[in-house]
Amino acid sequence: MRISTRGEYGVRAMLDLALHSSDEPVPLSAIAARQDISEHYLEQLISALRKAGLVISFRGAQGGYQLAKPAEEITIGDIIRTLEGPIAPMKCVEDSHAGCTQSERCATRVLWQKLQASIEEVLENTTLAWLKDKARKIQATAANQR
Amino acid sequence: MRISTRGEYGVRAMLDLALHSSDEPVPLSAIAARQDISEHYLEQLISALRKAGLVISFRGAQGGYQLAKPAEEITIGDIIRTLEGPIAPMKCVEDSHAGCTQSERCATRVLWQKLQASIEEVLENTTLAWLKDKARKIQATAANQR
DNA sequence: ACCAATTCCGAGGAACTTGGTCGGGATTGC
DNA sequence: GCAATCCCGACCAAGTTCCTCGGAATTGGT
Repeated sequence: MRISTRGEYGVRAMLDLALHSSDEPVPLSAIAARQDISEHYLEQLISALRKAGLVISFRGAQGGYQLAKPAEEITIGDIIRTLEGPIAPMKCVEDSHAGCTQSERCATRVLWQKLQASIEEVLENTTLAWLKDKARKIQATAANQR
Repeated sequence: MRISTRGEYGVRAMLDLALHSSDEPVPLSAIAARQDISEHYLEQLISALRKAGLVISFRGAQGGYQLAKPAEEITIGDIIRTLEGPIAPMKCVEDSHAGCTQSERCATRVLWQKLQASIEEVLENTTLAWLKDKARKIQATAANQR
């Protein structure tokens, strides 16, 4: 019942992009250094995010990455689904896999569907903008305490 | 983001016990056959459930297993936690692991905590009795359609 | 007293997943 | 032309999952 580092690093990288965005693209090396993630590994992840249309890339010198859409329009669910596959706690609820033969199994399927709905509700309704705002606020209170 | 077969089989086995209980204990072989689960594998799982106080066992001939408590008092969360470990989508929210150094990471931590709360809400508020009832109802409607 | 049914226990192992590394090619600003 | 940077595919070590196997201990029925 864990989200792997793919999802974790992916969310961190996207938040990093949201926080450090300007007109100039952010090179992978900068994200990797700030987030303390292996550059080569992060490359694989961000490549998937690019193919999913969540970030855009600029090649060559002074190149890098930017969010493909405003942070308000990117949900955590988008990121997790891209990097971890379908959000489903069990194979049998992955898509509209119908048809249980046993009534007992159908009953447990209803349970897993409830669980899936609850997970999706959080992940689809939390945007990168919310996370960015949260990070800013935490940073502000930490600064006040100093 | 998947529940492994340990959790899946565990819930199925507990539901099986809830449905086929009487004064006589149910032998492992019967559960394994009905649920189509490897007997040796299921043995490991039910052993953990016993140690967690969710089932009781009777050794020797005519032995077997029974629920240790009424189905109303056993939650799916109890079963999953026993077989899969703490319900936490991320290490950093496993218990009261405090202290993020980076404000950005703290922000993602809040996210994972929201997710964890949502998952727990479902698993802790769903009892084996609910599942049993669901299975009975599904069975009834299936019988009507015949 | 014995036997069959059954739980209990620990070791082992194949297949898959995770979390990377490595090397090199393609593109582009300066 | 050169340095920075993205792009791509192959590879690999360690861990996890999902079991299997063999045997010891317990107990009801005969």
